[in-house]
Amino acid sequence: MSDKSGNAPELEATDRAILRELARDGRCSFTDLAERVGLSVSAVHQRVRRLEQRGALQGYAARVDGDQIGLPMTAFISLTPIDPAAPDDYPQRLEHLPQIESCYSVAGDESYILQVRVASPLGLEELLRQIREAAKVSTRTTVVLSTPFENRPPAI
Amino acid sequence: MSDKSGNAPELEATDRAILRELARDGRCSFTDLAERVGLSVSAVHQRVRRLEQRGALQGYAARVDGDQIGLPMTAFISLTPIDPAAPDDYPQRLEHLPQIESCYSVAGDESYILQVRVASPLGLEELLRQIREAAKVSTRTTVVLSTPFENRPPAI
DNA sequence: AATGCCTCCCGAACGGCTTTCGGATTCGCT
DNA sequence: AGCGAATCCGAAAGCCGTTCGGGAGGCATT
Repeated sequence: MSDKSGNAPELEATDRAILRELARDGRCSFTDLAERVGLSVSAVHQRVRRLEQRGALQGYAARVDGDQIGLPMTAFISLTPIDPAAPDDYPQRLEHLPQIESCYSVAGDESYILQVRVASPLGLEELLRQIREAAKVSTRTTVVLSTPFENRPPAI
Repeated sequence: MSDKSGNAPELEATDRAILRELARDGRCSFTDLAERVGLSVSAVHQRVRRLEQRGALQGYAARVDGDQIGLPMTAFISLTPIDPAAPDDYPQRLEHLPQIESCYSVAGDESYILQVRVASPLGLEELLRQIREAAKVSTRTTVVLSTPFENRPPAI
């Protein structure tokens, strides 16, 4: 155990370098990866496997252009429970809606913020109806006009 | 040209299947991919290359656990320009800050919404200072308490 | 109807890559 | 000193990525 804090599972420099590279290029080959972090291929392979089963590497995804798959519209939807005494199971009530990409529980006036992706204003209207019905919440929607940049790799 | 609308570049069913699989598993091998979409390896390879240079496939990224890389805190920051007459170059003024993962231009009271990732409340405070200084904006911050789900693959 | 062009598909082949294994090294602990 | 755990490396086997040539189908022109 090299963890000083005893709470947050810290990571070593080499592991961080691996995560940095894979966050930038998720399809990077093990051979390239090994070269970039200065290790043998088999050592890198072993570390990646460990990072995966440790949960530090949660998966790999292609970034696809929303416009080209017919989902050009993005919005943020803030949720406020109608019945403050209702049990807080909103994520479970909403996860079946595939238009909802992300769900965050937040501090502030509202309880949750959803990030959604739809085909059109009509699609957004229909989604709002489904959200209100499924979760018994009132909603406040902020429509995204453009996305200067998105999902940049974190500075590891 | 199979595009009926003449504006939005629509995609074919096979290409959509490829994008769906790669959005779910960005490191999927071409062999597996070919099997899943019912094509030969070389045909899939050709289509993926075309999707990449067409911009439908914008890249590949590993999803990493923010907690384990020392960035356990997420927040949304809404921006309002201080000088309404100032030129709108906020994204360029902010892109050098690596803590900012995403930047959205939005409709509504505020002009932009940023999604950021920091190590601690002190890190957030310092980032807010940098944002206000770099972009001459006032900020409103919503701290994320937990993330029930995030960045789910879209329903293609 | 035939020709040529374009697009898309496939199979083969080569080189590179992934994955696993055994063994060497280091480090910490008894 | 001796032992165990962790980590590294190199080698080997098989699988995979990448490219190439060629064939099938659609479409327009002749």
